[in-house]
Amino acid sequence: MGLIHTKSIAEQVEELLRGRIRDGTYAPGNRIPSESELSEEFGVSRATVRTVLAKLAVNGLILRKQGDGTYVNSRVREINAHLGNLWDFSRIIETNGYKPTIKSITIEQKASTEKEALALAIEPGDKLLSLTRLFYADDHPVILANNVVPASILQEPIDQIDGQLHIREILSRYCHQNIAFAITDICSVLVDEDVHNMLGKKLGSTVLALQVSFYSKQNVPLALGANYFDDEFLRLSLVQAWS
Amino acid sequence: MGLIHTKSIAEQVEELLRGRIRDGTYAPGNRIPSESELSEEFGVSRATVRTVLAKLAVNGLILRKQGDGTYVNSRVREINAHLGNLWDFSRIIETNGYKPTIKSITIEQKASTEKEALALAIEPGDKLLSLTRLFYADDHPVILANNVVPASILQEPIDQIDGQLHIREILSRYCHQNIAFAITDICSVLVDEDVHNMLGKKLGSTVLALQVSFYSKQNVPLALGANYFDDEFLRLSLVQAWS
DNA sequence: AAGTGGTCTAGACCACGAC
DNA sequence: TCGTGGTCTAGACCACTTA
Repeated sequence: MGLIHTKSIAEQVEELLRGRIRDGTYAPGNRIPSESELSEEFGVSRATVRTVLAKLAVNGLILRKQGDGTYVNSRVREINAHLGNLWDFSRIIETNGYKPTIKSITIEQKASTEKEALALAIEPGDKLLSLTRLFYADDHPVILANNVVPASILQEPIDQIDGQLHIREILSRYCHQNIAFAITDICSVLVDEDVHNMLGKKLGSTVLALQVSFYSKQNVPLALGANYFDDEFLRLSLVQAWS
Repeated sequence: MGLIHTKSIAEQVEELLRGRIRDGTYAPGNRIPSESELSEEFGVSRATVRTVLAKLAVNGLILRKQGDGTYVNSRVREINAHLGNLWDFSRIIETNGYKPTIKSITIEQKASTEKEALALAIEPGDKLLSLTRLFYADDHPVILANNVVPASILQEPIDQIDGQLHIREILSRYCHQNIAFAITDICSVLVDEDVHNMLGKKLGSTVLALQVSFYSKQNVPLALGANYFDDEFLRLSLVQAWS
């Protein structure tokens, strides 16, 4: 069943380079070997090296200077979320300097509200799988996360579900669906009763709400996320970089 | 002085394709011509077409399906911010369905605070150029934006500055500097006196604060932004797409 | 002048989906 | 089986920075 997916050459090169940046072989602010040197070292074409470097540049890890060379961004360590990692809360907690843990609060079936039905293109009242989880940063609750998935696409019994998994994994393992893209709405909201109870934030203070819709390649809505983020405790930062 | 920068073939192809998506020649949900057809039509190599399509895919405009074809994302119209694009408030207002206008409030010199000095790697008290602007959506004030730039990099007299320009343009025209990357912190904040006065939001309600640092390729901090965003009126939505 | 990244080409082969 | 996108190569030439 599980496909053996041999990693592409480009993916392997990317992992090598990311590793060298992470462990300081290529230190912040320093210049890394030229494209030709890298392509020779790895025994791949320069074009392949370039596709990898282009990706790292968009992620803000490296800065490329024509006629000069490629440098490791000296602010790598401050960078915690490129847009692509915006939904990986464990990583965000980690790069803020804490140890992330996930506590599964509820895994249950419920009927969809009108709003949810509209967003998921189903009928109001249709069954949903609802997952509620709490992310901790070193024993301090920081993110309250709820995800809902139409029960109709669920291929496994509900008690089989592992509450520690990323929604991407849940869709892939239990629904045989892959996320092609996601749209996130970012809002600021006042702390309500639920958030007060779970995150321990005072009523009247604020949190960030990240409302996410996940879609398949066929443009079918697969899942929704409603995430409340304690932005006093954790920094949510995005990097935007060019060429 | 202004360099004549002939656009690269890839950039021209990208503009053509973006145009066709925008004007509906390639309609949402429809399939677009294959890579070979496009490369033949434009008289460029397939590799060039592919670099452009890869960029559009990362931005969520198109969805690629191996063995099938490339489709326009049927939700293109909901998308207002992509990977690798700086916040463009006018565009966000536009895609929310309003006509954007910018009102320049103040353009002045001021002394830097300690916080600003730290972020800009200058001395506290050093002179800054400070721009405060208000973005309207159809005559409704929605974003209060402040930008500061060290006066030391300013190459033109302050009264020459066009208060309608994007910070990117201001840095490029008046400071001969280009932004290589930006780091944005996103927080939710309670409405204070200033925001209350400018955006007309009730005290005790919330707004989004987008705090941006802009850097050059040399990792030099070029400017700071502090933006207060009325997220009850405008939707801030981000797209992320995978391969 | 030498070396770097930036652009582009022409062509090969593979993996996958639809027919 | 055929056409699509996915991967990769080898090589050419350009634009730019640095010395």
